[in-house]
Amino acid sequence: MAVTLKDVAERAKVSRSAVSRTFTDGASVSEKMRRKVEKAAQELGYSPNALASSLTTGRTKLIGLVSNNFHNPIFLEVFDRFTRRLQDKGLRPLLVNLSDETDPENSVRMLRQYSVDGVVVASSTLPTGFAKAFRDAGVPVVHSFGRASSSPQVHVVGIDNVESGRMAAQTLVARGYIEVAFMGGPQNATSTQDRFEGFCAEMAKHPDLKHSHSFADAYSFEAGRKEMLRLLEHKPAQAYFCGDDVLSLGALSAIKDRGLKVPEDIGIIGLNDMEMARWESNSLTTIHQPIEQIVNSSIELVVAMLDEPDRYPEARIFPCRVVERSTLRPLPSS
Amino acid sequence: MAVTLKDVAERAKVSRSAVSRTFTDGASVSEKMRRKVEKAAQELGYSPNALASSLTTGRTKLIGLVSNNFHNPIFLEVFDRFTRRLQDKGLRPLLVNLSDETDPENSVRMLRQYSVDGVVVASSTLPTGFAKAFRDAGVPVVHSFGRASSSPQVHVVGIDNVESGRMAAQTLVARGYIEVAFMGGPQNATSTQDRFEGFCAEMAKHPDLKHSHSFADAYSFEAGRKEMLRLLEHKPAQAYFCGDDVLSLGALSAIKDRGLKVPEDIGIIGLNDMEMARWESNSLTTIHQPIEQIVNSSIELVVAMLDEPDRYPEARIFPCRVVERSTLRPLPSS
DNA sequence: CAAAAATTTGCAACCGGTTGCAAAATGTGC
DNA sequence: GCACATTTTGCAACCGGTTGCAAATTTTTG
Repeated sequence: MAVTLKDVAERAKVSRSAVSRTFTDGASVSEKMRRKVEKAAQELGYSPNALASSLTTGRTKLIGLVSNNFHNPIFLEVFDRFTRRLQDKGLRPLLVNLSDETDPENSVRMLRQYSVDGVVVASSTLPTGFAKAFRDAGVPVVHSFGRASSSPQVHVVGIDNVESGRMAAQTLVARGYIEVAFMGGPQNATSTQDRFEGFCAEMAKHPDLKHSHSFADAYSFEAGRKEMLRLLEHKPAQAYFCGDDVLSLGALSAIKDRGLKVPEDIGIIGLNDMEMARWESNSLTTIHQPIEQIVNSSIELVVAMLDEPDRYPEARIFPCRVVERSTLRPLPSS
Repeated sequence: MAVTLKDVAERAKVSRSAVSRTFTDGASVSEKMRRKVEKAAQELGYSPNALASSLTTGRTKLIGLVSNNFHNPIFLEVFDRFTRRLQDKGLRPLLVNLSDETDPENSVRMLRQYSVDGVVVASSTLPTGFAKAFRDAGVPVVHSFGRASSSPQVHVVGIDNVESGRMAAQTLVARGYIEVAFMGGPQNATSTQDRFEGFCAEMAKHPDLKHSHSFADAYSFEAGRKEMLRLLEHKPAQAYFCGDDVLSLGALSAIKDRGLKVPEDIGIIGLNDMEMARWESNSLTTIHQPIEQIVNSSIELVVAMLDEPDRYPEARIFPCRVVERSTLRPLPSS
């Protein structure tokens, strides 16, 4: 069925090497030869088999894209960015869905079988050790949206979650809220832990203010709604820092159902700044996470590792910023 | 770096074929041999190179997943389902993002270079001819969410969009709306055209009722909002069938901004029944599209084509159903 | 227990490419 | 035009596996 190198060589009456060389840039081929080969290739509709060549070159241009966040809308943006950027660089994403049951060991094995050149683990909820399994298997790996660390074991690209928790607290304090709260995502996610830590650290500077905390079961609308409904049964705080935007939307839904007004009765600040936060019906005040930079930088890093496999693990941390919308009361004009 | 067949063969002191056979099911190997080989493989940490073997077997177990819908949240659900299901069948999704600029020819070539076993084109907005390019290149292809046709050129799995348009119209009529309208997605999408056709066909049966139509620029929140804001400047209809759920949410946002009530002042029915439609803050009445069946059936079909490449093109159409929520007035109790 | 049948094993060629090396072709200087 | 340097080309081995075939081994049968 498929046209091979050999077919082209025969038709052009040249050696197989000659054909191979015309399709390899940087190889030594005369103009005359190149034209002859290209003509034959054209006529036969030949295009080289990337996998066969990977066998000798050791490069497949396949990048494993591993994630477990197939229910958080922000990840559609993440996948969009990753796939586009990889394509631009001539790389192909091999997608791995790690949702619930799937065994990590398994994906490592599988991605090795397909000899991916590198792996990007895109998740804020996977344990830090997960990406390490790839590194241990000798596969270049970058953990995107992973935990910032001053001595990372693998390359990490993302935000400083501690800092973002601090930023959220500062934002609430600056707006004059007296009783604030942290409503986190799943408690075992490092992102939740770090945001909580930062939040507490900042609040510790304001002993006169009250703060409390609780956790939702997942980074999801339903979980956020459920948790906020629970909170509203007792005396709620004046403002909440929710674990992420989708949790915030769930919380908002609960608040409005109870007939309360945002931001008058309760304030909300989220994290991520996903497209939906911008929708006029939500208009969520949130902390912007620079997805584009994170994605681009992750890819840059994994590409760099191809040439330099033992590159010293590095943490690339991008700053966040507060995006003012309509779910927090304005700054006192003072 | 990597452990190869040869290494295992040497360590186990057997031929390379023997090793190959222990890792190929259905091959003739004695228990004794298998144990010897497996022991050596274990010790060396060997796992076979899937791409090398694809060279001789002609199967890569790679499936191209091609889409251009990286901004519609429903597609996160679609990707989730596709990746899980493919993984369950031992197949790997190679994701291709066709957003805007990317040239279709290009992706065909690329997917051929990676010798994918088959391709799933998941999109309701791509032209019918797109998937054909794969078929013409001899690659098994299924167009998911494609246009239903009684004489399809490639395998199509999806819903009957004409019928769903009809169903929407019926639903509106049954609820006693006198002036109804179709607010479609992009006019060049086949799904839009077909839904419109069905809508009109049904309305033609009710010459006493008024109906009108218009189109949004994209299947997106912003486009739906913009179009509805425009419609609200003149006298709007009593109820709208919006092209899909995300358009509906945009429309709802516009309606509420204008201080109108849903469903009292204006009714909305969407299409897709994405997770977000279920969110209490939206509670969108919509037509459920059976994503799970469509995905599973698409994969089933593409797998079937592996063994039977010239299988006669088939259209698999799944029925939709209306999901009652809160954006249409109730049925008259009559 | 020997002969026939069935099973297991290894050899060697092949899948579709790449690449080091030496031979052939082309270009340069005098 | 000749000797030498440079570029282009083909040969053949290799990448990591699979597989048809025949030889070797084991099992069955009389």
